[in-house]
Amino acid sequence: MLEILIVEDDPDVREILAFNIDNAGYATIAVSSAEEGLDRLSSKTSLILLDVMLPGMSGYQFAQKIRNELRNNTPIIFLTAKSEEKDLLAGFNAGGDDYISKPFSINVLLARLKAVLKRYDATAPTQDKVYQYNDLVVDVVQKTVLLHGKSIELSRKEFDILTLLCANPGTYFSRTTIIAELWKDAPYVLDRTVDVHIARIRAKLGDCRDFIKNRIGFGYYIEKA
Amino acid sequence: MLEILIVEDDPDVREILAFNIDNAGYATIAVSSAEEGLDRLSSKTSLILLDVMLPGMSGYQFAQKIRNELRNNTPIIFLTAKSEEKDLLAGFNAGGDDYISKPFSINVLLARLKAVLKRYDATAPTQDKVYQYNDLVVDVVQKTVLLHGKSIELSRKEFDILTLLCANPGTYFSRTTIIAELWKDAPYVLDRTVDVHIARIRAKLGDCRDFIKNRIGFGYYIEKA
DNA sequence: TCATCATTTAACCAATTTGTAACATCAATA
DNA sequence: TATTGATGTTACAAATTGGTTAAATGATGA
Repeated sequence: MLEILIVEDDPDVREILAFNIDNAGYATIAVSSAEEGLDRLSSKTSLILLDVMLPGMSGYQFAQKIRNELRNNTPIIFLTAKSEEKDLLAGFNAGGDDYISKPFSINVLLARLKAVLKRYDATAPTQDKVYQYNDLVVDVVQKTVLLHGKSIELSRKEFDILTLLCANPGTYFSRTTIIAELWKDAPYVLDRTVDVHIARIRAKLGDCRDFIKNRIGFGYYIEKA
Repeated sequence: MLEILIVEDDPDVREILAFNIDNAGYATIAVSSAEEGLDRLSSKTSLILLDVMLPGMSGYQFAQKIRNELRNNTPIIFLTAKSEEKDLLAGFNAGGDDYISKPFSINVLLARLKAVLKRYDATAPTQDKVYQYNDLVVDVVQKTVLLHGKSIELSRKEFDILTLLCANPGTYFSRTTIIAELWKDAPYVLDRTVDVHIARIRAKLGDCRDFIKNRIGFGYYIEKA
Protein backbone atom coordinates (compact mmCIF):
# COMPACT_ATOMS: atom_id res chain seq x y z
CA MET A 1 0.00 0.00 0.00
CA LEU A 2 1.21 3.45 -0.84
CA GLU A 3 2.19 5.56 2.12
CA ILE A 4 1.43 9.29 2.18
CA LEU A 5 3.18 11.61 4.59
CA ILE A 6 1.06 14.60 5.61
CA VAL A 7 2.80 17.62 7.10
CA GLU A 8 0.26 20.20 8.25
CA ASP A 9 0.15 22.18 11.46
CA ASP A 10 -3.55 22.96 11.59
CA PRO A 11 -5.03 19.99 13.48
CA ASP A 12 -8.43 20.27 11.81
CA VAL A 13 -7.06 20.32 8.28
CA ARG A 14 -4.63 17.57 9.18
CA GLU A 15 -7.37 15.32 10.43
CA ILE A 16 -9.62 15.91 7.46
CA LEU A 17 -6.75 15.14 5.11
CA ALA A 18 -5.73 12.00 6.95
CA PHE A 19 -9.27 10.74 7.20
CA ASN A 20 -10.08 11.19 3.54
CA ILE A 21 -6.80 9.95 2.17
CA ASP A 22 -6.99 6.97 4.44
CA ASN A 23 -10.49 6.34 3.19
CA ALA A 24 -9.27 6.47 -0.38
CA GLY A 25 -7.06 3.48 0.29
CA TYR A 26 -3.68 4.94 1.15
CA ALA A 27 -1.68 4.53 4.33
CA THR A 28 -1.17 7.90 6.02
CA ILE A 29 1.27 9.37 8.48
CA ALA A 30 0.18 12.80 9.68
CA VAL A 31 2.54 15.12 11.53
CA SER A 32 2.37 18.77 12.53
CA SER A 33 5.88 20.02 11.81
CA ALA A 34 8.62 19.72 9.26
CA GLU A 35 10.99 18.43 11.90
CA GLU A 36 8.61 15.63 12.73
CA GLY A 37 8.14 15.03 9.03
CA LEU A 38 11.85 14.44 8.62
CA ASP A 39 11.68 11.88 11.38
CA ARG A 40 8.84 9.97 9.85
CA LEU A 41 10.11 10.13 6.31
CA SER A 42 11.25 6.72 5.20
CA SER A 43 11.93 4.71 2.11
CA LYS A 44 8.29 3.65 2.22
CA THR A 45 7.03 7.20 1.79
CA SER A 46 5.46 7.47 -1.66
CA LEU A 47 4.35 11.06 -1.56
CA ILE A 48 4.44 14.06 0.74
CA LEU A 49 1.56 16.46 1.26
CA LEU A 50 3.26 19.55 2.55
CA ASP A 51 1.87 22.74 3.97
CA VAL A 52 4.14 25.63 3.02
CA MET A 53 3.22 27.65 6.08
CA LEU A 54 4.57 25.82 9.04
CA PRO A 55 5.88 26.97 12.40
CA GLY A 56 9.62 26.39 12.72
CA MET A 57 11.08 24.95 9.56
CA SER A 58 8.96 26.07 6.61
CA GLY A 59 7.63 23.74 4.01
CA TYR A 60 10.10 25.14 1.51
CA GLN A 61 13.00 24.50 3.80
CA PHE A 62 11.73 21.01 4.34
CA ALA A 63 11.55 20.44 0.60
CA GLN A 64 15.01 21.89 0.17
CA LYS A 65 16.37 19.61 2.82
CA ILE A 66 15.07 16.38 1.40
CA ARG A 67 15.97 17.30 -2.16
CA ASN A 68 19.45 18.58 -1.54
CA GLU A 69 20.74 16.93 1.55
CA LEU A 70 18.94 13.66 1.48
CA ARG A 71 18.86 13.46 -2.30
CA ASN A 72 15.38 12.12 -1.84
CA ASN A 73 13.13 12.31 -4.84
CA THR A 74 9.79 11.58 -3.24
CA PRO A 75 7.19 13.73 -4.98
CA ILE A 76 5.71 16.60 -3.03
CA ILE A 77 2.35 18.26 -3.29
CA PHE A 78 2.51 21.69 -1.72
CA LEU A 79 -0.51 23.03 0.08
CA THR A 80 -0.54 26.78 -0.14
CA ALA A 81 -2.98 29.39 1.00
CA LYS A 82 -1.65 32.11 -1.22
CA SER A 83 -2.83 31.94 -4.76
CA GLU A 84 -0.05 34.29 -5.76
CA GLU A 85 2.41 31.56 -5.18
CA LYS A 86 0.82 29.59 -7.92
CA ASP A 87 3.07 30.93 -10.62
CA LEU A 88 6.08 30.50 -8.54
CA LEU A 89 5.47 26.91 -7.71
CA ALA A 90 4.06 25.87 -11.01
CA GLY A 91 7.38 26.57 -12.62
CA PHE A 92 8.89 23.61 -10.90
CA ASN A 93 6.62 20.79 -11.79
CA ALA A 94 9.44 19.06 -13.57
CA GLY A 95 10.44 16.92 -10.63
CA GLY A 96 6.98 15.46 -10.36
CA ASP A 97 5.93 17.95 -7.75
CA ASP A 98 2.64 19.77 -7.70
CA TYR A 99 0.86 22.46 -5.73
CA ILE A 100 -2.67 23.00 -4.66
CA SER A 101 -4.15 26.17 -3.19
CA LYS A 102 -6.36 26.28 -0.17
CA PRO A 103 -9.20 26.08 0.04
CA PHE A 104 -9.50 22.94 -2.05
CA SER A 105 -12.06 20.19 -2.28
CA ILE A 106 -11.03 16.75 -1.14
CA ASN A 107 -11.94 15.32 -4.51
CA VAL A 108 -9.64 17.72 -6.28
CA LEU A 109 -6.85 16.83 -3.91
CA LEU A 110 -7.35 13.11 -4.37
CA ALA A 111 -7.39 13.45 -8.12
CA ARG A 112 -4.18 15.47 -8.02
CA LEU A 113 -2.59 13.00 -5.67
CA LYS A 114 -3.42 10.11 -7.93
CA ALA A 115 -2.03 11.97 -10.92
CA VAL A 116 1.25 12.77 -9.23
CA LEU A 117 1.70 9.22 -7.99
CA LYS A 118 1.04 7.89 -11.44
CA ARG A 119 3.43 10.30 -13.09
CA TYR A 120 6.07 9.59 -10.52
CA ASP A 121 5.69 5.88 -10.73
CA ALA A 122 5.95 5.97 -14.47
CA THR A 123 9.08 8.05 -14.64
CA ALA A 124 11.25 7.76 -11.58
CA PRO A 125 13.33 4.73 -10.97
CA THR A 126 13.12 4.41 -7.22
CA GLN A 127 16.55 4.95 -5.90
CA ASP A 128 17.68 3.14 -2.83
CA LYS A 129 18.04 5.23 0.22
CA VAL A 130 19.92 2.75 2.33
CA TYR A 131 23.43 1.66 1.51
CA GLN A 132 25.23 -1.28 2.98
CA TYR A 133 28.78 -2.47 3.08
CA ASN A 134 29.79 -5.31 5.31
CA ASP A 135 28.41 -4.38 8.68
CA LEU A 136 27.93 -0.73 7.77
CA VAL A 137 24.51 0.75 7.06
CA VAL A 138 24.09 4.27 5.72
CA ASP A 139 20.50 5.44 5.78
CA VAL A 140 20.29 8.60 3.76
CA VAL A 141 16.70 9.25 4.68
CA GLN A 142 16.98 8.75 8.39
CA LYS A 143 20.40 10.35 8.36
CA THR A 144 21.96 7.61 10.38
CA VAL A 145 25.06 5.52 10.00
CA LEU A 146 25.17 2.20 11.78
CA LEU A 147 28.42 0.34 12.27
CA HIS A 148 27.98 -3.13 13.70
CA GLY A 149 24.53 -2.08 14.74
CA LYS A 150 25.81 0.88 16.68
CA SER A 151 25.07 4.41 15.58
CA ILE A 152 28.06 6.60 14.75
CA GLU A 153 27.98 10.37 14.75
CA LEU A 154 29.02 12.26 11.67
CA SER A 155 29.31 16.00 11.45
CA ARG A 156 27.27 17.85 8.91
CA LYS A 157 29.92 18.07 6.19
CA GLU A 158 30.95 14.51 6.81
CA PHE A 159 27.41 13.33 6.33
CA ASP A 160 26.96 15.42 3.21
CA ILE A 161 30.03 13.95 1.61
CA LEU A 162 29.08 10.43 2.53
CA THR A 163 25.58 10.97 1.19
CA LEU A 164 26.81 12.39 -2.07
CA LEU A 165 29.00 9.36 -2.64
CA CYS A 166 26.29 6.94 -1.55
CA ALA A 167 23.71 8.48 -3.82
CA ASN A 168 25.95 7.79 -6.81
CA PRO A 169 27.73 4.51 -6.28
CA GLY A 170 30.23 3.65 -8.95
CA THR A 171 30.77 7.28 -9.89
CA TYR A 172 34.09 8.99 -9.26
CA PHE A 173 34.00 12.34 -7.49
CA SER A 174 37.03 14.53 -7.81
CA ARG A 175 37.71 16.94 -4.97
CA THR A 176 36.69 19.77 -7.25
CA THR A 177 33.36 18.17 -8.00
CA ILE A 178 32.66 17.47 -4.35
CA ILE A 179 33.41 21.08 -3.50
CA ALA A 180 31.23 22.37 -6.33
CA GLU A 181 28.35 20.20 -5.15
CA LEU A 182 28.59 20.74 -1.41
CA TRP A 183 30.28 24.08 -0.82
CA LYS A 184 27.72 26.10 -2.74
CA ASP A 185 28.35 29.29 -0.83
CA ALA A 186 32.11 29.05 -0.75
CA PRO A 187 33.44 26.96 -3.60
CA TYR A 188 36.94 28.30 -3.09
CA VAL A 189 38.11 26.11 -0.26
CA LEU A 190 41.24 24.12 -0.92
CA ASP A 191 41.00 20.72 -2.50
CA ARG A 192 42.74 19.15 0.41
CA THR A 193 39.90 20.10 2.71
CA VAL A 194 37.98 17.25 1.18
CA ASP A 195 40.75 14.81 2.02
CA VAL A 196 40.62 15.74 5.65
CA HIS A 197 36.90 15.22 5.80
CA ILE A 198 37.27 11.87 4.08
CA ALA A 199 39.96 10.89 6.55
CA ARG A 200 37.71 11.70 9.46
CA ILE A 201 34.77 9.82 8.01
CA ARG A 202 36.98 6.82 7.44
CA ALA A 203 38.29 7.00 10.97
CA LYS A 204 34.74 6.86 12.24
CA LEU A 205 33.92 3.98 9.91
CA GLY A 206 36.56 1.93 11.69
CA ASP A 207 37.11 -1.42 10.02
CA CYS A 208 34.68 -0.39 7.30
CA ARG A 209 36.92 2.49 6.29
CA ASP A 210 37.24 0.93 2.86
CA PHE A 211 33.63 1.80 2.18
CA ILE A 212 34.97 5.03 0.73
CA LYS A 213 37.42 4.15 -1.96
CA ASN A 214 39.74 6.32 -3.99
CA ARG A 215 41.12 5.77 -7.42
CA ILE A 216 44.19 7.84 -7.92
CA GLY A 217 43.67 10.50 -10.55
CA PHE A 218 39.91 9.84 -10.74
CA GLY A 219 38.49 10.61 -7.32
CA TYR A 220 36.60 9.21 -4.40
CA TYR A 221 33.82 6.69 -4.91
CA ILE A 222 31.75 3.93 -3.44
CA GLU A 223 31.53 0.58 -5.09
CA LYS A 224 28.44 -0.21 -7.06
CA ALA A 225 26.27 -2.79 -5.36
CA MET B 1 30.52 23.97 -27.58
CA LEU B 2 27.88 24.34 -24.90
CA GLU B 3 25.46 27.18 -25.42
CA ILE B 4 24.23 29.24 -22.48
CA LEU B 5 21.15 31.41 -22.74
CA ILE B 6 21.29 34.46 -20.49
CA VAL B 7 18.04 36.25 -19.66
CA GLU B 8 18.74 39.41 -17.68
CA ASP B 9 17.25 42.84 -18.09
CA ASP B 10 20.02 44.89 -16.49
CA PRO B 11 22.38 45.63 -19.39
CA ASP B 12 25.44 45.94 -17.16
CA VAL B 13 24.87 42.65 -15.44
CA ARG B 14 23.99 41.04 -18.72
CA GLU B 15 27.19 42.16 -20.33
CA ILE B 16 29.35 41.09 -17.41
CA LEU B 17 27.74 37.69 -17.44
CA ALA B 18 28.09 37.24 -21.15
CA PHE B 19 31.69 38.37 -21.15
CA ASN B 20 32.79 36.08 -18.38
CA ILE B 21 30.86 33.04 -19.47
CA ASP B 22 32.11 33.54 -22.98
CA ASN B 23 35.61 33.78 -21.62
CA ALA B 24 35.12 30.54 -19.78
CA GLY B 25 34.65 28.79 -23.08
CA TYR B 26 30.90 28.67 -23.53
CA ALA B 27 28.84 30.10 -26.35
CA THR B 28 26.44 32.71 -25.01
CA ILE B 29 23.19 34.23 -26.14
CA ALA B 30 22.19 37.20 -24.00
CA VAL B 31 18.71 38.66 -24.08
CA SER B 32 16.88 41.20 -21.94
CA SER B 33 13.42 39.70 -21.63
CA ALA B 34 11.69 36.38 -21.14
CA GLU B 35 9.82 36.82 -24.39
CA GLU B 36 13.08 37.23 -26.26
CA GLY B 37 14.46 34.28 -24.34
CA LEU B 38 11.68 32.08 -25.65
CA ASP B 39 12.58 33.14 -29.15
CA ARG B 40 16.21 32.29 -28.78
CA LEU B 41 15.68 29.05 -26.92
CA SER B 42 16.67 26.15 -29.12
CA SER B 43 17.66 22.54 -28.98
CA LYS B 44 21.23 23.73 -28.75
CA THR B 45 20.65 25.57 -25.49
CA SER B 46 22.46 23.67 -22.76
CA LEU B 47 21.58 25.85 -19.81
CA ILE B 48 19.57 28.95 -19.01
CA LEU B 49 20.73 31.70 -16.67
CA LEU B 50 17.52 33.37 -15.66
CA ASP B 51 16.88 36.52 -13.72
CA VAL B 52 13.70 36.11 -11.70
CA MET B 53 12.90 39.82 -11.74
CA LEU B 54 12.14 40.70 -15.30
CA PRO B 55 9.86 43.29 -16.84
CA GLY B 56 6.89 41.66 -18.54
CA MET B 57 6.93 37.93 -18.13
CA SER B 58 8.71 37.04 -14.90
CA GLY B 59 11.48 34.51 -14.67
CA TYR B 60 9.14 32.14 -12.91
CA GLN B 61 6.55 32.36 -15.62
CA PHE B 62 9.26 31.79 -18.17
CA ALA B 63 10.38 28.69 -16.32
CA GLN B 64 6.84 27.49 -16.02
CA LYS B 65 6.28 27.98 -19.70
CA ILE B 66 9.26 26.03 -20.90
CA ARG B 67 8.70 23.25 -18.37
CA ASN B 68 5.00 22.78 -18.87
CA GLU B 69 4.12 23.96 -22.32
CA LEU B 70 7.30 23.34 -24.19
CA ARG B 71 8.16 20.24 -22.16
CA ASN B 72 11.70 21.45 -22.29
CA ASN B 73 14.03 20.09 -19.66
CA THR B 74 16.98 22.41 -20.08
CA PRO B 75 18.47 23.13 -16.64
CA ILE B 76 17.95 26.60 -15.25
CA ILE B 77 20.03 28.61 -12.83
CA PHE B 78 17.90 31.33 -11.30
CA LEU B 79 19.47 34.65 -10.46
CA THR B 80 17.70 36.21 -7.55
CA ALA B 81 18.29 39.41 -5.67
CA LYS B 82 16.28 38.45 -2.66
CA SER B 83 18.07 36.11 -0.37
CA GLU B 84 14.73 35.13 1.11
CA GLU B 85 13.86 33.43 -2.08
CA LYS B 86 16.76 31.14 -1.62
CA ASP B 87 14.80 28.62 0.41
CA LEU B 88 11.93 28.75 -1.92
CA LEU B 89 13.90 28.05 -5.01
CA ALA B 90 16.25 25.55 -3.55
CA GLY B 91 13.38 23.22 -2.91
CA PHE B 92 13.12 22.52 -6.58
CA ASN B 93 16.54 21.41 -7.52
CA ALA B 94 15.23 18.06 -8.56
CA GLY B 95 15.10 18.88 -12.23
CA GLY B 96 18.74 19.84 -12.21
CA ASP B 97 17.98 23.45 -11.53
CA ASP B 98 19.88 25.68 -9.18
CA TYR B 99 19.70 29.17 -7.85
CA ILE B 100 22.21 31.83 -7.01
CA SER B 101 21.63 35.04 -5.07
CA LYS B 102 22.92 38.42 -6.11
CA PRO B 103 25.39 39.72 -5.50
CA PHE B 104 27.57 36.82 -6.51
CA SER B 105 31.13 36.48 -7.66
CA ILE B 106 31.72 35.36 -11.19
CA ASN B 107 33.78 32.47 -9.93
CA VAL B 108 30.96 31.20 -7.79
CA LEU B 109 28.64 31.45 -10.73
CA LEU B 110 31.00 29.62 -13.05
CA ALA B 111 31.55 26.85 -10.53
CA ARG B 112 27.83 26.43 -10.11
CA LEU B 113 27.26 26.50 -13.82
CA LYS B 114 29.83 23.80 -14.32
CA ALA B 115 28.31 21.68 -11.58
CA VAL B 116 24.80 21.94 -12.98
CA LEU B 117 25.94 21.11 -16.49
CA LYS B 118 27.81 18.12 -15.20
CA ARG B 119 24.98 16.89 -13.05
CA TYR B 120 22.57 17.34 -15.90
CA ASP B 121 24.83 15.53 -18.27
CA ALA B 122 25.15 12.70 -15.79
CA THR B 123 21.43 12.29 -15.46
CA ALA B 124 20.72 12.61 -19.17
CA PRO B 125 19.76 9.42 -20.94
CA THR B 126 22.99 7.60 -20.40
CA GLN B 127 23.88 6.06 -23.66
CA ASP B 128 26.64 3.84 -22.45
CA LYS B 129 29.75 4.56 -24.35
CA VAL B 130 31.30 1.17 -24.54
CA TYR B 131 33.86 0.05 -27.10
CA GLN B 132 34.73 -3.51 -27.88
CA TYR B 133 37.54 -5.34 -29.62
CA ASN B 134 37.89 -9.07 -29.39
CA ASP B 135 37.70 -9.80 -25.70
CA LEU B 136 38.46 -6.23 -24.70
CA VAL B 137 35.79 -3.86 -23.37
CA VAL B 138 36.39 -0.15 -22.78
CA ASP B 139 33.67 1.59 -20.80
CA VAL B 140 34.15 5.31 -21.12
CA VAL B 141 31.45 6.14 -18.58
CA GLN B 142 32.47 3.79 -15.83
CA LYS B 143 36.09 4.31 -16.71
CA THR B 144 36.87 0.65 -16.69
CA VAL B 145 38.64 -1.67 -19.09
CA LEU B 146 37.82 -5.34 -19.11
CA LEU B 147 40.21 -7.84 -20.64
CA HIS B 148 38.79 -11.37 -20.88
CA GLY B 149 36.21 -10.29 -18.34
CA LYS B 150 38.83 -9.19 -15.87
CA SER B 151 39.24 -5.55 -14.98
CA ILE B 152 42.59 -3.97 -15.71
CA GLU B 153 43.71 -0.78 -14.06
CA LEU B 154 44.74 2.12 -16.21
CA SER B 155 46.13 5.33 -14.84
CA ARG B 156 44.36 8.56 -15.61
CA LYS B 157 46.52 9.54 -18.59
CA GLU B 158 46.47 6.04 -19.93
CA PHE B 159 42.71 5.95 -19.74
CA ASP B 160 42.36 9.35 -21.34
CA ILE B 161 44.51 8.37 -24.27
CA LEU B 162 42.66 5.11 -24.75
CA THR B 163 39.33 6.93 -24.59
CA LEU B 164 40.41 9.51 -27.14
CA LEU B 165 41.35 6.79 -29.57
CA CYS B 166 38.24 4.74 -28.85
CA ALA B 167 35.95 7.68 -29.37
CA ASN B 168 37.31 8.19 -32.87
CA PRO B 169 38.00 4.83 -34.41
CA GLY B 170 39.62 5.00 -37.81
CA THR B 171 41.16 8.39 -37.12
CA TYR B 172 44.92 8.84 -36.88
CA PHE B 173 46.21 10.75 -33.89
CA SER B 174 49.69 12.17 -34.15
CA ARG B 175 51.62 12.59 -30.92
CA THR B 176 51.23 16.32 -31.26
CA THR B 177 47.47 16.03 -31.58
CA ILE B 178 47.20 13.74 -28.58
CA ILE B 179 49.24 16.15 -26.50
CA ALA B 180 47.17 19.10 -27.66
CA GLU B 181 43.99 17.25 -26.71
CA LEU B 182 45.01 15.81 -23.37
CA TRP B 183 47.76 17.95 -21.91
CA LYS B 184 45.70 21.14 -21.81
CA ASP B 185 47.49 22.48 -18.76
CA ALA B 186 50.99 21.53 -19.86
CA PRO B 187 51.18 21.15 -23.61
CA TYR B 188 54.97 21.30 -23.65
CA VAL B 189 55.79 17.70 -22.91
CA LEU B 190 57.92 15.81 -25.38
CA ASP B 191 56.33 13.86 -28.20
CA ARG B 192 57.94 10.69 -27.03
CA THR B 193 56.03 10.86 -23.77
CA VAL B 194 53.02 9.66 -25.72
CA ASP B 195 54.92 6.64 -26.94
CA VAL B 196 55.72 5.66 -23.42
CA HIS B 197 52.10 5.89 -22.37
CA ILE B 198 51.02 3.87 -25.37
CA ALA B 199 53.62 1.26 -24.51
CA ARG B 200 52.32 1.07 -20.99
CA ILE B 201 48.71 0.75 -22.12
CA ARG B 202 49.66 -1.97 -24.58
CA ALA B 203 51.52 -3.86 -21.89
CA LYS B 204 48.37 -3.87 -19.79
CA LEU B 205 46.25 -4.95 -22.75
CA GLY B 206 48.29 -8.14 -22.98
CA ASP B 207 47.31 -10.22 -25.99
CA CYS B 208 44.97 -7.43 -27.11
CA ARG B 209 47.88 -5.02 -27.44
CA ASP B 210 47.12 -4.71 -31.14
CA PHE B 211 43.95 -2.84 -30.23
CA ILE B 212 46.06 0.29 -30.47
CA LYS B 213 47.60 0.41 -33.89
CA ASN B 214 50.15 2.76 -35.37
CA ARG B 215 50.62 3.82 -38.93
CA ILE B 216 54.09 5.03 -39.42
CA GLY B 217 54.16 8.73 -40.15
CA PHE B 218 50.44 9.17 -39.41
CA GLY B 219 49.93 8.30 -35.80
CA TYR B 220 48.11 6.01 -33.44
CA TYR B 221 44.61 4.77 -34.14
CA ILE B 222 42.02 2.13 -33.49
CA GLU B 223 40.41 0.18 -36.29
CA LYS B 224 36.94 1.17 -37.36
CA ALA B 225 34.33 -1.32 -36.22
C1' DT C 1 32.43 35.98 27.43
C1' DC C 2 34.37 31.39 27.28
C1' DA C 3 34.36 26.65 25.96
C1' DT C 4 33.54 23.40 22.59
C1' DC C 5 33.04 21.50 18.40
C1' DA C 6 33.41 21.70 13.31
C1' DT C 7 35.96 23.19 9.59
C1' DT C 8 39.94 24.65 7.10
C1' DT C 9 44.73 25.09 6.29
C1' DA C 10 49.40 23.55 6.42
C1' DA C 11 53.03 20.32 6.52
C1' DC C 12 54.93 15.89 6.20
C1' DC C 13 55.36 11.19 4.22
C1' DA C 14 54.43 7.31 1.16
C1' DA C 15 52.75 5.61 -3.02
C1' DT C 16 51.81 6.20 -7.63
C1' DT C 17 51.96 8.36 -11.83
C1' DT C 18 54.21 10.85 -15.26
C1' DG C 19 58.15 12.52 -17.99
C1' DT C 20 62.79 12.00 -19.87
C1' DA C 21 66.62 9.87 -21.78
C1' DA C 22 68.97 6.19 -23.67
C1' DC C 23 68.87 2.23 -26.15
C1' DA C 24 66.61 -1.37 -29.16
C1' DT C 25 63.89 -2.54 -32.94
C1' DC C 26 61.29 -2.01 -37.05
C1' DA C 27 59.92 -0.49 -41.78
C1' DA C 28 60.77 1.92 -45.94
C1' DT C 29 63.70 2.58 -49.57
C1' DA C 30 67.98 3.84 -51.96
C1' DT D 1 71.33 -4.95 -47.56
C1' DA D 2 72.58 -0.77 -45.55
C1' DT D 3 70.79 3.48 -44.10
C1' DT D 4 67.71 6.30 -41.96
C1' DG D 5 63.99 7.87 -39.51
C1' DA D 6 60.12 6.42 -36.91
C1' DT D 7 58.48 3.52 -33.34
C1' DG D 8 58.93 0.36 -29.16
C1' DT D 9 61.04 -0.56 -24.68
C1' DT D 10 63.30 0.04 -20.41
C1' DA D 11 65.15 2.34 -16.37
C1' DC D 12 65.32 6.14 -13.67
C1' DA D 13 64.15 10.90 -12.13
C1' DA D 14 60.67 14.28 -11.27
C1' DA D 15 56.13 15.56 -10.25
C1' DT D 16 51.71 14.59 -8.58
C1' DT D 17 48.46 12.47 -5.72
C1' DG D 18 46.58 10.73 -1.56
C1' DG D 19 46.79 9.75 3.63
C1' DT D 20 47.71 11.55 7.93
C1' DT D 21 48.47 14.61 11.79
C1' DA D 22 48.60 18.96 14.05
C1' DA D 23 47.67 23.64 14.34
C1' DA D 24 44.77 27.70 13.04
C1' DT D 25 40.41 29.49 12.14
C1' DG D 26 35.49 29.82 12.43
C1' DA D 27 30.91 28.77 14.34
C1' DT D 28 27.80 27.69 18.14
C1' DG D 29 25.79 27.63 22.39
C1' DA D 30 26.05 27.85 27.53
